Amino acid sequence: MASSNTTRDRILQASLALFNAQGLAAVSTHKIAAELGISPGNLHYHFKAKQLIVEWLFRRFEQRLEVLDGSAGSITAIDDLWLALHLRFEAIDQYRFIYRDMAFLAGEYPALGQRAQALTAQNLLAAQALCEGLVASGVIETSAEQARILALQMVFTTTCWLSFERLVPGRDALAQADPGLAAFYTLTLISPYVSSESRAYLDYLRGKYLG
Amino acid sequence: MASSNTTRDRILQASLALFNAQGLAAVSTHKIAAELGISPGNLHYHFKAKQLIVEWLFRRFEQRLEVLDGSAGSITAIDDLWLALHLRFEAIDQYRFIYRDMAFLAGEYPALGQRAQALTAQNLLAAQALCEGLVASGVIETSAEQARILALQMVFTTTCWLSFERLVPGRDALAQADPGLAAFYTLTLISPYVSSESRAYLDYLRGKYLG
DNA sequence: GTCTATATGCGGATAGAC
DNA sequence: GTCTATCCGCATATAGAC
Repeated sequence: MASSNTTRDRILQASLALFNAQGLAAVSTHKIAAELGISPGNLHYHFKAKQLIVEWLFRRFEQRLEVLDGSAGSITAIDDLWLALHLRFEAIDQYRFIYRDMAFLAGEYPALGQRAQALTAQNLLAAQALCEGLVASGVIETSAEQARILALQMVFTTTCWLSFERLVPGRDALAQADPGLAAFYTLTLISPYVSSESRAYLDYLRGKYLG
Repeated sequence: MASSNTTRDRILQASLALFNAQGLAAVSTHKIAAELGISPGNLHYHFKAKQLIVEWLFRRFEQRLEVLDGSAGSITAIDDLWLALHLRFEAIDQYRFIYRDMAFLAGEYPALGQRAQALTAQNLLAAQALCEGLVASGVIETSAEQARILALQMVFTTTCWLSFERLVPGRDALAQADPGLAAFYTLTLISPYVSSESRAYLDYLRGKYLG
């Protein structure tokens, strides 16, 4: 599976945890090595540069999202959508340093900035297909133009919500995110357009997360 | 006025421009001094630490937003709202490094991270008052609960939109943002709830920004 | 594969002359 | 107020022994 217990893979795991906890900029290669109890020289044997560690983690993140984008076409009901959003927020949360530290990341590693743009483009296409599917299956009722705007808003929300949450007082910045709550907030975007037959599940969620 | 031509103020102006263009992390005090054609020692005479520069810029940003929050109560029509959003996006764009590099900023200067949370709390209160006012003046029709969610979505959008825009391919990352477009996207949040009397202005904007 | 030791450079910050 | 010169610490990256 993904996590063999090689030193190389332990480095990736520890780096991800530290990047998420302390920020990409604040975590040096020394810190990663110290966290694992290995020497900086040993770490350098496995990854010649910090950039390579970030690139591997970024690649894994891309693959996670690409899989989720691929299944966007098969969503034809609100509960399917809620589950899909939930899974997406979980993935983004596991690699939360990527979007949270995006400005720093793109500045330090321009190639990754480019790939982040490409990934967003792909997310947008998947979201548009998703919204068109929701219209086609009668879950929501909107114009084609409005559906495109909805897709953009959904990508915006999934991309930035977890970073914004840290700015809202009352949520501890260090506490882990609640993907369910995030998914609910994303669903409120389509709420005004949901057809009467599909409204029951939305009301159920509203009771769960606003109660 | 705000910008006397003292060296101290020129440092603040150049720092803001460089932070916006290259990112808070990538701009050293040496770079700022070089940009101005002064020595690092001279810069240190005016600001004993980089943190102090950032704090001054942050304070100016706070004041800009606080003024805008203060006038939120007097908004009772869609075109007022559009103007207010426009002004807010302009302010955020002028200090765009703050939200864009927020994760880095909060990590390096925890005190500013706290103040950013407090600022967000204030923005939320203002947005809630705004939405309540829109309901009271008949511009939108929603439940009180829905109005609170709308306020949260509006603060989320104004805070994060300009950072997200850089991820959307087709917009050059270096090109300056379009506050009008951003304001229009924010208005689409309340679009489903706008009463029939107030819809004309929304349709006008839709033609302008989607055409 | 893993270690110790080190080279190199940069950024923040300071001291003291002018 | 402004400069030159410098110290200190950290981070990346490397060299070479085990």
